[in-house]
Amino acid sequence: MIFTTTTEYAIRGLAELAGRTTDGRSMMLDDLVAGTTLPRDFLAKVFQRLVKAGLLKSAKGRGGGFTLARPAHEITLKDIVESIDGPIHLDRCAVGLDKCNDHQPCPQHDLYKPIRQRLKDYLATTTVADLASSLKTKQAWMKIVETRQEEKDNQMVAGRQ
Amino acid sequence: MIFTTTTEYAIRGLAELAGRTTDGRSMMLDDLVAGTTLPRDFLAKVFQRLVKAGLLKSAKGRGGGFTLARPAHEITLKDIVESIDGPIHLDRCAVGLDKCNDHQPCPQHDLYKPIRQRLKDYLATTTVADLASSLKTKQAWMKIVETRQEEKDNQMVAGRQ
DNA sequence: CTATAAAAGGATAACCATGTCCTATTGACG
DNA sequence: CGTCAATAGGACATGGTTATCCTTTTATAG
Repeated sequence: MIFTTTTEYAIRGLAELAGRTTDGRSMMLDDLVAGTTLPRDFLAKVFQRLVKAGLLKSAKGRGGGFTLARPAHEITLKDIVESIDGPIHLDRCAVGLDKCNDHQPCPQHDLYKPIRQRLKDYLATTTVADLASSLKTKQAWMKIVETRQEEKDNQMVAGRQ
Repeated sequence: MIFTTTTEYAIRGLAELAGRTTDGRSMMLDDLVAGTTLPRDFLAKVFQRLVKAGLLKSAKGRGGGFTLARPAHEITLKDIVESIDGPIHLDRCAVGLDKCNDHQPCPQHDLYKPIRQRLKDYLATTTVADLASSLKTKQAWMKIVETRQEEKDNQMVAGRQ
């Protein structure tokens, strides 16, 4: 995996938030994690960080919750990763050779460069809106698979009788 | 960075070993780390793992040391990474959506696929022989830089007199 | 004003990666 | 056979990540 567990929670949490709310409506943590495998208390800490980083807004008290601080299509994976892990350090030599960078490259460094560039592009262009959309597609897909499985199960039972 | 510190040490250690020995000669740890920033004791543990994984052979006692278990061009980055971290789990959804793989993809999964494929190719095709070669190129390059810097320094001193 | 409901934040525990040191084992050499 | 020199392996320290729980703060509703 390319993300830490914490970053992954941040990504999934934001994707859920974007996918389940419309036009800047807020959502409580308890509702957000319902039906997911996201750990409520830990995600609370992660969301605190995202609030401080300016990706989320929060409201305390009755009727409170979290809202995206910007439109979903204006929050990139890069924004999320950097909010959690700090500046992305993909520029180091892939192989860990000392003092390798674009000014003092080694052959491995240059070989890895196109991969690194692609990854950077992916992080910079993929937004929370994309993730929410992917999440919905995925959920629809899973539903179809489940239904098919149930049909199969029913046939099995019917066949036995 | 895409590798853990431990994996990076493994990679650098093997690259040093390959670069400093010829035709299957063995080398002691103390010699291998001399002139590098590799941590001797920790690398010893890492090499133990590489021995068990079958990438290295070791010999105890007087005249002992480590040898590559196979020719350097037959040990890939993938071999090293998997020896340390276990099977590579690049196949998971980049964004951590549950149950995502090639059979149950989500849009993000497919978007990430070409990047993942490139990375896999890089890991599978880059060998310890390549790394050793890169290391030598890099060292030669550093030497030139140092020499130029010394020349500059000398001129500075001369200019002041 | 009070009760309630939400996030914020502090304390702490468990775990893993990293790092260090000491002893055990093994093999070569005299 | 005994000594020495190398890796193997055990024990332990440290620090960061992940996780959980409890208290505090803040806002709303009645």
